[in-house]
Amino acid sequence: MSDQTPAPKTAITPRREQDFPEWYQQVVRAADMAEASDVRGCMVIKPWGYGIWEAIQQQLDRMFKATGHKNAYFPLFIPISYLEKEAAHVEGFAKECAVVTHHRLEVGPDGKMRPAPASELTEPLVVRPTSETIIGATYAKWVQSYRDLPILINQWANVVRWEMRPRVFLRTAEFLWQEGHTAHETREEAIEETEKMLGVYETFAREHLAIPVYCGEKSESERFPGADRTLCIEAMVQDRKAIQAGTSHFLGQNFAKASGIKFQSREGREEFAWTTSWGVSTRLIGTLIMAHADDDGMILPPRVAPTHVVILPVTPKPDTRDAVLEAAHKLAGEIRTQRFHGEPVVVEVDQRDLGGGTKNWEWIKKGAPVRIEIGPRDLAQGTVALARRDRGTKEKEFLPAADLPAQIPAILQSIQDTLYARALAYRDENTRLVDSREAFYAFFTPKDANKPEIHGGFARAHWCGCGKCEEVIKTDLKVTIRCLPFDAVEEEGACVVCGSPSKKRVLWAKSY
RNA sequence: CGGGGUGUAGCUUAGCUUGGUAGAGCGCCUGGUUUGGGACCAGGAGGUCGGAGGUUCAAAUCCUCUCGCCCCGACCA
Repeated sequence: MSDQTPAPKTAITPRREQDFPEWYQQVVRAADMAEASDVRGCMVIKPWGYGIWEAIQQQLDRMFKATGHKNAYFPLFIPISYLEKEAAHVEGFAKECAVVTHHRLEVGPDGKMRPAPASELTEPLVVRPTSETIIGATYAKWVQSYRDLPILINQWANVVRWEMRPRVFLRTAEFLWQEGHTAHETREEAIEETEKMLGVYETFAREHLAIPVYCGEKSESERFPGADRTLCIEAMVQDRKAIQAGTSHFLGQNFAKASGIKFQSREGREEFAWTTSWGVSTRLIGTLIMAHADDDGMILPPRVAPTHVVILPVTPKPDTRDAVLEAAHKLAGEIRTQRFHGEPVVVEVDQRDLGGGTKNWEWIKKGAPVRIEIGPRDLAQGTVALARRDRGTKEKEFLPAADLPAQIPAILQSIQDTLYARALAYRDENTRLVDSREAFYAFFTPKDANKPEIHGGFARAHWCGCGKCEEVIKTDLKVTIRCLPFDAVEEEGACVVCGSPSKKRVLWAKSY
Protein backbone atom coordinates (compact mmCIF):
# COMPACT_ATOMS: atom_id res chain seq x y z
CA MET A 1 0.00 0.00 0.00
CA SER A 2 2.79 2.41 0.92
CA ASP A 3 4.08 2.62 -2.64
CA GLN A 4 0.76 3.82 -3.97
CA THR A 5 -0.69 7.26 -4.11
CA PRO A 6 -3.37 7.44 -1.47
CA ALA A 7 -6.78 6.61 -2.89
CA PRO A 8 -9.52 9.16 -2.25
CA LYS A 9 -11.19 8.57 1.07
CA THR A 10 -14.27 6.41 0.78
CA ALA A 11 -17.06 5.80 3.25
CA ILE A 12 -16.57 2.05 3.09
CA THR A 13 -13.36 0.32 4.11
CA PRO A 14 -12.07 -1.88 2.57
CA ARG A 15 -12.85 -0.96 -1.02
CA ARG A 16 -14.34 -3.50 -3.40
CA GLU A 17 -11.12 -4.47 -5.10
CA GLN A 18 -9.31 -4.88 -1.79
CA ASP A 19 -11.63 -7.36 -0.12
CA PHE A 20 -15.01 -7.88 -1.70
CA PRO A 21 -16.64 -10.07 0.98
CA GLU A 22 -15.62 -7.70 3.74
CA TRP A 23 -16.73 -4.70 1.67
CA TYR A 24 -20.12 -6.36 1.29
CA GLN A 25 -20.54 -6.78 5.04
CA GLN A 26 -19.49 -3.20 5.65
CA VAL A 27 -22.01 -1.90 3.14
CA VAL A 28 -24.79 -3.81 4.86
CA ARG A 29 -23.70 -2.36 8.15
CA ALA A 30 -23.15 1.20 6.94
CA ALA A 31 -26.55 1.25 5.25
CA ASP A 32 -28.14 -0.11 8.43
CA MET A 33 -29.99 -2.79 6.49
CA ALA A 34 -29.45 -5.82 8.70
CA GLU A 35 -27.33 -7.34 11.40
CA ALA A 36 -26.38 -10.76 12.65
CA SER A 37 -28.52 -12.01 15.51
CA ASP A 38 -27.63 -14.13 18.51
CA VAL A 39 -29.10 -17.09 16.70
CA ARG A 40 -26.43 -18.51 14.50
CA GLY A 41 -27.11 -17.96 10.83
CA CYS A 42 -30.16 -15.80 11.41
CA MET A 43 -30.31 -12.11 10.66
CA VAL A 44 -32.28 -9.18 11.95
CA ILE A 45 -33.58 -7.24 8.99
CA LYS A 46 -33.66 -3.60 10.01
CA PRO A 47 -36.16 -1.04 8.71
CA TRP A 48 -34.05 0.13 5.78
CA GLY A 49 -33.43 -3.43 4.61
CA TYR A 50 -36.98 -4.49 5.28
CA GLY A 51 -38.23 -1.46 3.38
CA ILE A 52 -36.40 -2.75 0.32
CA TRP A 53 -38.00 -6.15 0.83
CA GLU A 54 -41.44 -4.54 1.13
CA ALA A 55 -40.90 -2.73 -2.15
CA ILE A 56 -39.83 -5.97 -3.81
CA GLN A 57 -42.81 -7.79 -2.32
CA GLN A 58 -45.32 -5.17 -3.33
CA GLN A 59 -44.19 -4.94 -6.91
CA LEU A 60 -43.71 -8.65 -7.49
CA ASP A 61 -47.05 -9.36 -5.87
CA ARG A 62 -48.72 -7.04 -8.33
CA MET A 63 -47.03 -8.91 -11.18
CA PHE A 64 -48.15 -12.27 -9.79
CA LYS A 65 -51.72 -11.04 -9.51
CA ALA A 66 -51.56 -9.69 -13.04
CA THR A 67 -50.61 -13.17 -14.27
CA GLY A 68 -53.60 -14.72 -12.54
CA HIS A 69 -52.17 -15.86 -9.22
CA LYS A 70 -53.64 -15.51 -5.76
CA ASN A 71 -51.94 -15.59 -2.39
CA ALA A 72 -52.54 -18.20 0.29
CA TYR A 73 -50.71 -19.50 3.32
CA PHE A 74 -49.63 -23.03 4.21
CA PRO A 75 -48.23 -24.43 7.47
CA LEU A 76 -44.71 -23.80 8.67
CA PHE A 77 -44.45 -27.39 9.91
CA ILE A 78 -44.24 -30.34 7.58
CA PRO A 79 -44.64 -33.93 8.77
CA ILE A 80 -41.41 -35.78 8.12
CA SER A 81 -43.30 -38.44 6.17
CA TYR A 82 -44.29 -35.84 3.54
CA LEU A 83 -40.68 -35.14 2.78
CA GLU A 84 -39.98 -38.81 2.27
CA LYS A 85 -42.48 -39.09 -0.55
CA GLU A 86 -40.27 -37.67 -3.28
CA ALA A 87 -36.91 -39.43 -3.35
CA ALA A 88 -34.79 -36.74 -5.01
CA HIS A 89 -36.42 -34.11 -2.82
CA VAL A 90 -35.46 -35.80 0.47
CA GLU A 91 -31.98 -36.31 -0.85
CA GLY A 92 -31.70 -32.60 -1.56
CA PHE A 93 -33.05 -31.21 1.67
CA ALA A 94 -32.56 -33.82 4.40
CA LYS A 95 -29.15 -32.47 5.42
CA GLU A 96 -30.38 -28.99 6.18
CA CYS A 97 -33.66 -29.43 8.00
CA ALA A 98 -34.60 -28.08 11.38
CA VAL A 99 -36.73 -30.68 13.13
CA VAL A 100 -39.34 -30.20 15.83
CA THR A 101 -39.56 -33.21 18.13
CA HIS A 102 -41.30 -31.88 21.26
CA HIS A 103 -44.13 -29.53 22.04
CA ARG A 104 -43.47 -28.60 25.65
CA LEU A 105 -40.63 -27.47 27.91
CA GLU A 106 -40.03 -28.28 31.52
CA VAL A 107 -37.40 -27.56 34.15
CA GLY A 108 -34.93 -30.43 34.23
CA PRO A 109 -32.98 -31.81 37.21
CA ASP A 110 -30.15 -29.33 36.54
CA GLY A 111 -32.58 -26.42 36.81
CA LYS A 112 -32.40 -25.68 33.10
CA MET A 113 -35.21 -25.76 30.59
CA ARG A 114 -35.41 -28.85 28.44
CA PRO A 115 -37.95 -30.43 26.10
CA ALA A 116 -40.32 -32.45 28.27
CA PRO A 117 -39.68 -36.12 27.47
CA ALA A 118 -43.38 -36.83 27.82
CA SER A 119 -44.17 -34.30 25.10
CA GLU A 120 -42.29 -36.04 22.32
CA LEU A 121 -44.22 -35.94 19.05
CA THR A 122 -45.28 -39.23 17.53
CA GLU A 123 -44.11 -37.87 14.17
CA PRO A 124 -41.43 -35.23 14.10
CA LEU A 125 -42.17 -32.06 12.14
CA VAL A 126 -39.75 -30.36 9.81
CA VAL A 127 -39.65 -26.59 9.63
CA ARG A 128 -40.33 -26.00 5.93
CA PRO A 129 -37.22 -25.68 3.80
CA THR A 130 -39.66 -25.26 0.86
CA SER A 131 -43.31 -26.21 0.60
CA GLU A 132 -43.75 -28.51 -2.40
CA THR A 133 -44.71 -31.46 -0.25
CA ILE A 134 -47.21 -29.86 2.07
CA ILE A 135 -48.79 -27.84 -0.68
CA GLY A 136 -48.89 -30.97 -2.84
CA ALA A 137 -50.71 -32.84 -0.08
CA THR A 138 -53.20 -30.00 0.14
CA TYR A 139 -53.72 -29.75 -3.61
CA ALA A 140 -54.40 -33.48 -3.66
CA LYS A 141 -57.52 -32.78 -1.61
CA TRP A 142 -58.58 -29.89 -3.77
CA VAL A 143 -58.33 -31.55 -7.12
CA GLN A 144 -60.79 -34.09 -8.44
CA SER A 145 -61.63 -32.95 -11.92
CA TYR A 146 -59.81 -31.21 -14.76
CA ARG A 147 -62.28 -28.41 -13.95
CA ASP A 148 -60.39 -27.84 -10.68
CA LEU A 149 -57.29 -26.93 -12.65
CA PRO A 150 -55.24 -24.92 -12.93
CA ILE A 151 -54.43 -23.95 -9.36
CA LEU A 152 -52.36 -20.78 -9.37
CA ILE A 153 -51.22 -19.90 -5.87
CA ASN A 154 -48.37 -17.96 -4.35
CA GLN A 155 -47.22 -17.86 -0.75
CA TRP A 156 -45.12 -15.18 0.99
CA ALA A 157 -43.32 -16.91 3.82
CA ASN A 158 -40.17 -17.64 5.72
CA VAL A 159 -38.26 -20.88 5.26
CA VAL A 160 -35.42 -22.53 7.12
CA ARG A 161 -32.41 -24.26 5.65
CA TRP A 162 -29.73 -25.15 8.13
CA GLU A 163 -26.78 -23.83 6.17
CA MET A 164 -23.23 -24.44 7.29
CA ARG A 165 -21.85 -21.07 6.29
CA PRO A 166 -24.30 -18.21 6.50
CA ARG A 167 -23.88 -14.77 5.00
CA VAL A 168 -26.29 -11.89 5.57
CA PHE A 169 -28.98 -11.82 2.85
CA LEU A 170 -27.09 -14.27 0.63
CA ARG A 171 -27.30 -17.40 2.68
CA THR A 172 -29.07 -17.33 6.03
CA ALA A 173 -30.58 -20.18 8.01
CA GLU A 174 -33.95 -18.49 7.92
CA PHE A 175 -34.93 -16.31 5.00
CA LEU A 176 -37.98 -14.66 3.54
CA TRP A 177 -39.25 -15.53 0.12
CA GLN A 178 -42.21 -16.14 -2.07
CA GLU A 179 -42.98 -19.53 -3.49
CA GLY A 180 -45.49 -19.99 -6.27
CA HIS A 181 -47.04 -23.44 -6.59
CA THR A 182 -49.23 -24.27 -9.51
CA ALA A 183 -50.95 -27.40 -10.77
CA HIS A 184 -52.05 -27.92 -14.35
CA GLU A 185 -53.97 -30.25 -16.55
CA THR A 186 -51.29 -30.69 -19.18
CA ARG A 187 -47.56 -30.82 -19.48
CA GLU A 188 -47.57 -28.01 -22.04
CA GLU A 189 -49.56 -25.71 -19.80
CA ALA A 190 -47.22 -26.34 -16.85
CA ILE A 191 -44.16 -25.66 -18.98
CA GLU A 192 -45.75 -22.49 -20.25
CA GLU A 193 -46.35 -21.42 -16.65
CA THR A 194 -42.75 -22.21 -15.70
CA GLU A 195 -41.49 -20.07 -18.55
CA LYS A 196 -43.99 -17.29 -17.95
CA MET A 197 -42.90 -16.87 -14.33
CA LEU A 198 -39.26 -16.86 -15.27
CA GLY A 199 -40.20 -14.06 -17.63
CA VAL A 200 -41.79 -12.19 -14.74
CA TYR A 201 -38.57 -12.53 -12.78
CA GLU A 202 -36.48 -11.35 -15.71
CA THR A 203 -38.67 -8.29 -16.17
CA PHE A 204 -38.61 -7.56 -12.47
CA ALA A 205 -34.83 -7.85 -12.28
CA ARG A 206 -34.33 -5.61 -15.31
CA GLU A 207 -36.96 -2.96 -14.77
CA HIS A 208 -37.20 -2.81 -10.99
CA LEU A 209 -33.84 -3.96 -9.67
CA ALA A 210 -31.90 -2.54 -12.64
CA ILE A 211 -30.05 -5.82 -12.96
CA PRO A 212 -29.55 -7.55 -16.30
CA VAL A 213 -29.87 -11.32 -16.09
CA TYR A 214 -29.32 -14.31 -18.28
CA CYS A 215 -32.35 -16.55 -18.60
CA GLY A 216 -31.74 -20.20 -19.09
CA GLU A 217 -32.06 -23.72 -17.89
CA LYS A 218 -29.95 -25.48 -15.28
CA SER A 219 -27.91 -28.51 -16.18
CA GLU A 220 -28.98 -31.75 -14.54
CA SER A 221 -26.49 -31.46 -11.72
CA GLU A 222 -27.74 -28.02 -10.70
CA ARG A 223 -31.42 -28.87 -10.94
CA PHE A 224 -33.84 -28.44 -8.03
CA PRO A 225 -34.27 -31.74 -6.16
CA GLY A 226 -37.37 -33.35 -7.61
CA ALA A 227 -37.73 -31.12 -10.67
CA ASP A 228 -37.74 -32.20 -14.31
CA ARG A 229 -36.46 -28.84 -15.43
CA THR A 230 -35.12 -25.86 -13.51
CA LEU A 231 -35.10 -22.46 -15.18
CA CYS A 232 -33.24 -19.57 -13.66
CA ILE A 233 -32.14 -16.00 -13.98
CA GLU A 234 -28.44 -15.44 -13.38
CA ALA A 235 -26.95 -12.06 -12.57
CA MET A 236 -23.35 -10.92 -12.45
CA VAL A 237 -22.21 -8.91 -9.45
CA GLN A 238 -19.17 -6.71 -9.06
CA ASP A 239 -16.70 -9.42 -8.15
CA ARG A 240 -17.77 -10.96 -11.46
CA LYS A 241 -19.32 -13.97 -9.84
CA ALA A 242 -22.75 -15.22 -10.79
CA ILE A 243 -25.69 -15.24 -8.47
CA GLN A 244 -28.89 -17.11 -9.05
CA ALA A 245 -31.51 -14.44 -8.56
CA GLY A 246 -34.65 -16.47 -9.16
CA THR A 247 -35.76 -19.93 -10.21
CA SER A 248 -38.79 -21.48 -11.83
CA HIS A 249 -39.20 -25.24 -11.79
CA PHE A 250 -41.15 -27.55 -14.01
CA LEU A 251 -41.85 -30.41 -11.63
CA GLY A 252 -43.43 -32.74 -14.17
CA GLN A 253 -45.70 -35.21 -12.41
CA ASN A 254 -43.12 -36.04 -9.76
CA PHE A 255 -44.75 -34.24 -6.87
CA ALA A 256 -48.24 -34.96 -8.12
CA LYS A 257 -47.42 -38.66 -7.97
CA ALA A 258 -45.76 -38.32 -4.58
CA SER A 259 -48.68 -36.36 -3.13
CA GLY A 260 -51.52 -37.92 -5.08
CA ILE A 261 -52.70 -34.90 -7.06
CA LYS A 262 -55.02 -36.81 -9.38
CA PHE A 263 -57.95 -35.74 -11.47
CA GLN A 264 -60.42 -37.13 -13.89
CA SER A 265 -59.61 -35.87 -17.35
CA ARG A 266 -61.90 -34.69 -20.10
CA GLU A 267 -61.77 -38.24 -21.43
CA GLY A 268 -62.75 -39.66 -18.07
CA ARG A 269 -59.32 -41.09 -17.30
CA GLU A 270 -57.54 -40.69 -13.99
CA GLU A 271 -54.44 -38.55 -14.50
CA PHE A 272 -51.77 -36.90 -12.42
CA ALA A 273 -51.50 -33.14 -12.48
CA TRP A 274 -48.44 -31.31 -13.78
CA THR A 275 -46.98 -28.92 -11.25
CA THR A 276 -44.57 -26.01 -11.10
CA SER A 277 -42.92 -23.98 -8.39
CA TRP A 278 -41.00 -20.73 -8.54
CA GLY A 279 -39.40 -18.39 -6.05
CA VAL A 280 -37.24 -15.45 -5.19
CA SER A 281 -35.92 -14.61 -1.75
CA THR A 282 -34.33 -11.94 0.41
CA ARG A 283 -31.20 -12.96 -1.43
CA LEU A 284 -32.32 -10.39 -3.99
CA ILE A 285 -31.30 -7.73 -1.49
CA GLY A 286 -27.79 -9.16 -1.34
CA THR A 287 -27.79 -9.24 -5.12
CA LEU A 288 -28.81 -5.59 -5.26
CA ILE A 289 -25.98 -4.64 -2.95
CA MET A 290 -23.31 -6.56 -4.83
CA ALA A 291 -24.60 -5.37 -8.18
CA HIS A 292 -24.95 -1.65 -7.50
CA ALA A 293 -23.20 -0.49 -4.33
CA ASP A 294 -19.89 1.34 -4.52
CA ASP A 295 -17.08 2.28 -2.15
CA ASP A 296 -19.29 4.88 -0.50
CA GLY A 297 -22.02 2.39 0.29
CA MET A 298 -25.37 1.33 -1.07
CA ILE A 299 -26.87 2.67 -4.27
CA LEU A 300 -30.55 1.84 -4.55
CA PRO A 301 -32.47 1.63 -7.77
CA PRO A 302 -35.27 4.16 -7.16
CA ARG A 303 -37.99 1.61 -7.87
CA VAL A 304 -37.09 -0.42 -4.78
CA ALA A 305 -35.85 2.39 -2.53
CA PRO A 306 -37.85 2.73 0.70
CA THR A 307 -37.32 6.50 0.44
CA HIS A 308 -36.79 8.18 -2.93
CA VAL A 309 -35.90 11.66 -1.83
CA VAL A 310 -34.30 12.87 1.37
CA ILE A 311 -34.51 16.55 2.20
CA LEU A 312 -31.70 17.83 4.38
CA PRO A 313 -32.53 21.22 5.85
CA VAL A 314 -29.42 23.36 6.37
CA THR A 315 -30.04 25.36 9.48
CA PRO A 316 -26.86 27.20 10.41
CA LYS A 317 -28.51 30.06 12.25
CA PRO A 318 -31.39 29.99 14.73
CA ASP A 319 -33.12 32.97 13.16
CA THR A 320 -33.52 31.31 9.75
CA ARG A 321 -34.17 27.83 11.08
CA ASP A 322 -37.94 27.94 11.13
CA ALA A 323 -38.16 29.38 7.64
CA VAL A 324 -35.83 26.69 6.28
CA LEU A 325 -37.78 23.89 7.95
CA GLU A 326 -41.03 25.29 6.69
CA ALA A 327 -39.69 25.48 3.16
CA ALA A 328 -38.33 21.93 3.46
CA HIS A 329 -41.70 20.53 4.49
CA LYS A 330 -43.48 22.51 1.84
CA LEU A 331 -41.15 21.11 -0.81
CA ALA A 332 -41.60 17.61 0.61
CA GLY A 333 -45.35 18.01 0.32
CA GLU A 334 -45.08 19.11 -3.29
CA ILE A 335 -42.79 16.25 -4.22
CA ARG A 336 -45.16 13.79 -2.56
CA THR A 337 -47.87 14.75 -5.02
CA GLN A 338 -45.64 13.39 -7.80
CA ARG A 339 -45.87 9.78 -8.91
CA PHE A 340 -43.16 7.37 -9.88
CA HIS A 341 -44.43 4.28 -11.68
CA GLY A 342 -47.89 4.83 -10.31
CA GLU A 343 -46.91 5.26 -6.67
CA PRO A 344 -46.45 8.49 -4.75
CA VAL A 345 -42.82 9.57 -4.47
CA VAL A 346 -41.62 8.85 -0.93
CA VAL A 347 -39.94 11.82 0.70
CA GLU A 348 -38.30 12.13 4.08
CA VAL A 349 -37.27 15.37 5.75
CA ASP A 350 -34.28 14.60 7.95
CA GLN A 351 -34.33 17.20 10.68
CA ARG A 352 -32.57 15.16 13.31
CA ASP A 353 -30.28 17.15 15.54
CA LEU A 354 -27.07 15.97 13.91
CA GLY A 355 -24.33 17.65 11.92
CA GLY A 356 -25.27 18.26 8.31
CA GLY A 357 -22.29 16.34 7.05
CA THR A 358 -23.09 13.35 9.20
CA LYS A 359 -26.63 13.17 7.93
CA ASN A 360 -25.54 13.63 4.32
CA TRP A 361 -23.09 10.73 4.59
CA GLU A 362 -25.62 8.52 6.29
CA TRP A 363 -27.95 8.87 3.33
CA ILE A 364 -25.12 8.33 0.89
CA LYS A 365 -24.29 5.08 2.66
CA LYS A 366 -27.95 4.04 2.67
CA GLY A 367 -28.11 4.67 -1.04
CA ALA A 368 -31.07 7.06 -1.09
CA PRO A 369 -31.46 7.97 -4.77
CA VAL A 370 -31.86 11.74 -4.34
CA ARG A 371 -30.70 14.12 -1.63
CA ILE A 372 -31.92 17.69 -1.56
CA GLU A 373 -30.37 20.38 0.59
CA ILE A 374 -32.25 23.49 1.35
CA GLY A 375 -30.76 26.34 3.37
CA PRO A 376 -31.09 30.07 3.98
CA ARG A 377 -29.26 31.00 0.78
CA ASP A 378 -31.61 28.80 -1.22
CA LEU A 379 -34.56 30.50 0.39
CA ALA A 380 -33.23 33.87 -0.71
CA GLN A 381 -32.52 32.64 -4.24
CA GLY A 382 -35.45 30.29 -4.71
CA THR A 383 -33.16 27.32 -5.34
CA VAL A 384 -32.32 23.96 -3.83
CA ALA A 385 -29.20 21.81 -4.11
CA LEU A 386 -29.81 18.38 -5.56
CA ALA A 387 -27.44 15.42 -5.36
CA ARG A 388 -27.97 12.08 -7.09
CA ARG A 389 -26.56 8.89 -5.66
CA ASP A 390 -25.55 7.68 -9.11
CA ARG A 391 -23.10 10.59 -9.37
CA GLY A 392 -20.14 11.77 -7.26
CA THR A 393 -20.82 12.34 -3.59
CA LYS A 394 -19.71 15.98 -3.80
CA GLU A 395 -21.60 16.75 -6.98
CA LYS A 396 -24.62 18.93 -6.44
CA GLU A 397 -26.75 20.91 -8.76
CA PHE A 398 -28.57 24.09 -7.83
CA LEU A 399 -32.04 24.08 -9.31
CA PRO A 400 -35.02 26.44 -9.10
CA ALA A 401 -37.17 25.10 -6.29
CA ALA A 402 -40.42 25.85 -8.06
CA ASP A 403 -39.81 23.51 -11.02
CA LEU A 404 -38.20 20.74 -9.05
CA PRO A 405 -41.16 18.62 -7.89
CA ALA A 406 -42.34 18.05 -11.44
CA GLN A 407 -38.85 16.94 -12.46
CA ILE A 408 -38.41 14.37 -9.71
CA PRO A 409 -40.01 11.40 -11.50
CA ALA A 410 -37.76 11.95 -14.51
CA ILE A 411 -34.69 12.25 -12.29
CA LEU A 412 -35.58 9.02 -10.51
CA GLN A 413 -36.08 7.26 -13.82
CA SER A 414 -32.78 8.62 -15.05
CA ILE A 415 -31.02 7.16 -12.00
CA GLN A 416 -32.82 3.87 -12.53
CA ASP A 417 -31.66 3.83 -16.16
CA THR A 418 -28.09 4.76 -15.29
CA LEU A 419 -27.83 1.90 -12.82
CA TYR A 420 -29.13 -0.58 -15.34
CA ALA A 421 -26.83 0.67 -18.07
CA ARG A 422 -23.87 0.51 -15.73
CA ALA A 423 -24.65 -3.03 -14.60
CA LEU A 424 -25.24 -4.14 -18.18
CA ALA A 425 -21.96 -2.64 -19.38
CA TYR A 426 -20.10 -4.29 -16.52
CA ARG A 427 -21.62 -7.66 -17.24
CA ASP A 428 -20.99 -7.46 -20.96
CA GLU A 429 -17.39 -6.33 -20.49
CA ASN A 430 -16.82 -9.38 -18.34
CA THR A 431 -18.60 -11.93 -20.46
CA ARG A 432 -16.30 -13.70 -22.94
CA LEU A 433 -16.57 -16.27 -25.62
CA VAL A 434 -14.02 -18.89 -24.65
CA ASP A 435 -13.00 -21.57 -27.10
CA SER A 436 -10.13 -23.56 -25.66
CA ARG A 437 -9.41 -25.37 -22.47
CA GLU A 438 -6.26 -23.28 -21.92
CA ALA A 439 -8.13 -20.01 -22.37
CA PHE A 440 -10.87 -21.27 -20.09
CA TYR A 441 -8.45 -22.15 -17.29
CA ALA A 442 -6.58 -18.89 -17.76
CA PHE A 443 -9.82 -16.91 -17.57
CA PHE A 444 -10.79 -18.43 -14.24
CA THR A 445 -7.38 -18.56 -12.57
CA PRO A 446 -6.36 -15.57 -10.45
CA LYS A 447 -2.87 -14.19 -10.91
CA ASP A 448 -2.20 -14.23 -7.21
CA ALA A 449 -3.45 -17.51 -5.77
CA ASN A 450 -2.78 -16.47 -2.18
CA LYS A 451 -4.79 -13.31 -2.39
CA PRO A 452 -7.01 -13.72 -5.43
CA GLU A 453 -7.84 -10.46 -7.19
CA ILE A 454 -11.25 -9.98 -8.74
CA HIS A 455 -10.99 -12.04 -11.88
CA GLY A 456 -12.86 -14.10 -14.43
CA GLY A 457 -16.48 -13.39 -15.20
CA PHE A 458 -18.94 -15.21 -17.39
CA ALA A 459 -17.53 -17.55 -19.99
CA ARG A 460 -19.75 -18.60 -22.86
CA ALA A 461 -18.17 -21.83 -23.95
CA HIS A 462 -19.13 -25.05 -25.62
CA TRP A 463 -20.04 -28.07 -23.55
CA CYS A 464 -20.66 -31.62 -24.72
CA GLY A 465 -23.50 -32.10 -22.27
CA CYS A 466 -21.94 -34.70 -20.02
CA GLY A 467 -21.80 -34.42 -16.26
CA LYS A 468 -18.23 -35.63 -16.18
CA CYS A 469 -16.84 -32.58 -17.96
CA GLU A 470 -18.92 -30.36 -15.69
CA GLU A 471 -17.46 -32.12 -12.67
CA VAL A 472 -13.87 -31.71 -13.87
CA ILE A 473 -14.30 -27.96 -14.14
CA LYS A 474 -16.04 -27.72 -10.80
CA THR A 475 -13.24 -29.62 -9.10
CA ASP A 476 -10.41 -27.80 -10.83
CA LEU A 477 -11.70 -24.25 -10.84
CA LYS A 478 -14.84 -24.12 -8.67
CA VAL A 479 -16.59 -22.98 -11.82
CA THR A 480 -20.04 -24.31 -12.67
CA ILE A 481 -22.50 -24.10 -15.50
CA ARG A 482 -24.86 -21.36 -14.45
CA CYS A 483 -27.32 -22.13 -17.18
CA LEU A 484 -27.92 -23.15 -20.75
CA PRO A 485 -28.97 -19.69 -21.90
CA PHE A 486 -32.10 -19.34 -24.00
CA ASP A 487 -30.37 -16.84 -26.24
CA ALA A 488 -27.62 -19.27 -27.28
CA VAL A 489 -27.37 -19.61 -31.04
CA GLU A 490 -26.77 -22.91 -32.81
CA GLU A 491 -23.21 -23.21 -34.00
CA GLU A 492 -20.59 -25.88 -34.51
CA GLY A 493 -18.21 -26.10 -31.60
CA ALA A 494 -16.17 -28.36 -29.39
CA CYS A 495 -16.56 -28.92 -25.65
CA VAL A 496 -13.91 -26.86 -23.84
CA VAL A 497 -13.20 -29.80 -21.58
CA CYS A 498 -13.16 -32.92 -23.75
CA GLY A 499 -13.37 -31.55 -27.29
CA SER A 500 -16.48 -33.51 -28.24
CA PRO A 501 -18.83 -31.77 -30.65
CA SER A 502 -21.28 -29.25 -29.24
CA LYS A 503 -24.07 -27.25 -30.84
CA LYS A 504 -24.46 -24.54 -28.27
CA ARG A 505 -22.49 -22.50 -25.79
CA VAL A 506 -23.41 -22.58 -22.12
CA LEU A 507 -22.75 -20.01 -19.41
CA TRP A 508 -19.94 -20.78 -16.97
CA ALA A 509 -18.96 -18.84 -13.86
CA LYS A 510 -17.97 -18.97 -10.25
CA SER A 511 -21.05 -18.44 -8.20
CA TYR A 512 -22.62 -17.58 -4.86
C1' C B 1 -18.47 -32.49 10.27
C1' G B 2 -12.59 -32.20 8.79
C1' G B 3 -8.15 -28.34 8.63
C1' G B 4 -6.46 -23.46 10.45
C1' G B 5 -7.30 -19.11 13.46
C1' U B 6 -9.49 -16.19 17.26
C1' G B 7 -12.36 -14.55 21.75
C1' U B 8 -10.46 -7.80 26.39
C1' A B 9 -16.54 -1.77 27.04
C1' G B 10 -21.78 -0.98 21.63
C1' C B 11 -17.56 -1.31 17.60
C1' U B 12 -12.06 -1.65 16.51
C1' U B 13 -8.36 -2.99 19.58
C1' A B 14 -3.31 -2.40 23.25
C1' G B 15 -1.57 -5.32 27.20
C1' C B 16 -0.28 -11.72 27.40
C1' U B 17 6.36 -14.05 25.61
C1' U B 18 9.15 -11.74 31.09
C1' G B 19 1.88 -13.02 36.41
C1' G B 20 1.25 -7.63 40.54
C1' U B 21 -6.60 -7.61 39.58
C1' A B 22 -7.20 -2.92 32.54
C1' G B 23 -5.50 1.44 28.55
C1' A B 24 -6.72 3.75 23.75
C1' G B 25 -9.63 5.26 19.31
C1' C B 26 -14.57 5.46 17.43
C1' G B 27 -19.53 5.57 19.29
C1' C B 28 -22.67 7.19 23.56
C1' C B 29 -24.16 11.17 27.57
C1' U B 30 -23.51 16.47 29.54
C1' G B 31 -21.84 21.52 28.83
C1' G B 32 -19.67 24.98 25.63
C1' U B 33 -17.70 26.80 20.77
C1' U B 34 -19.05 26.02 15.75
C1' U B 35 -22.23 25.40 11.38
C1' G B 36 -23.75 24.66 3.21
C1' G B 37 -21.33 19.83 6.28
C1' G B 38 -18.92 13.28 8.26
C1' A B 39 -16.26 19.93 13.19
C1' C B 40 -13.73 21.30 17.88
C1' C B 41 -12.86 21.78 23.33
C1' A B 42 -13.90 20.15 28.29
C1' G B 43 -16.13 16.72 31.45
C1' G B 44 -18.63 11.86 32.05
C1' A B 45 -20.97 6.84 31.81
C1' G B 46 -19.56 1.99 30.28
C1' G B 47 -15.28 -3.95 31.13
C1' U B 48 -16.17 -9.72 37.07
C1' C B 49 -10.60 -9.45 30.02
C1' G B 50 -15.97 -15.98 26.31
C1' G B 51 -17.07 -19.80 30.45
C1' A B 52 -15.44 -23.55 34.18
C1' G B 53 -11.55 -25.65 36.87
C1' G B 54 -6.31 -25.60 38.30
C1' U B 55 -1.17 -23.52 39.63
C1' U B 56 0.13 -19.09 42.73
C1' C B 57 0.41 -14.64 48.19
C1' A B 58 -1.35 -12.72 43.36
C1' A B 59 -3.98 -14.71 36.66
C1' A B 60 -6.46 -10.90 30.94
C1' U B 61 -1.38 -12.91 31.27
C1' C B 62 0.70 -19.86 32.90
C1' C B 63 -1.93 -25.06 32.58
C1' U B 64 -6.49 -28.20 31.55
C1' C B 65 -11.28 -28.60 29.79
C1' U B 66 -15.41 -26.29 27.48
C1' C B 67 -18.29 -22.88 24.48
C1' G B 68 -18.82 -19.14 20.70
C1' C B 69 -17.16 -16.84 16.37
C1' C B 70 -14.10 -16.26 11.78
C1' C B 71 -11.48 -18.31 7.45
C1' C B 72 -10.57 -22.75 4.09
C1' G B 73 -13.19 -27.47 2.55
C1' A B 74 -18.17 -30.58 1.72
C1' C B 75 -23.66 -28.24 0.94
C1' C B 76 -26.81 -24.30 -0.77
C1' A B 77 -31.94 -19.53 -2.88
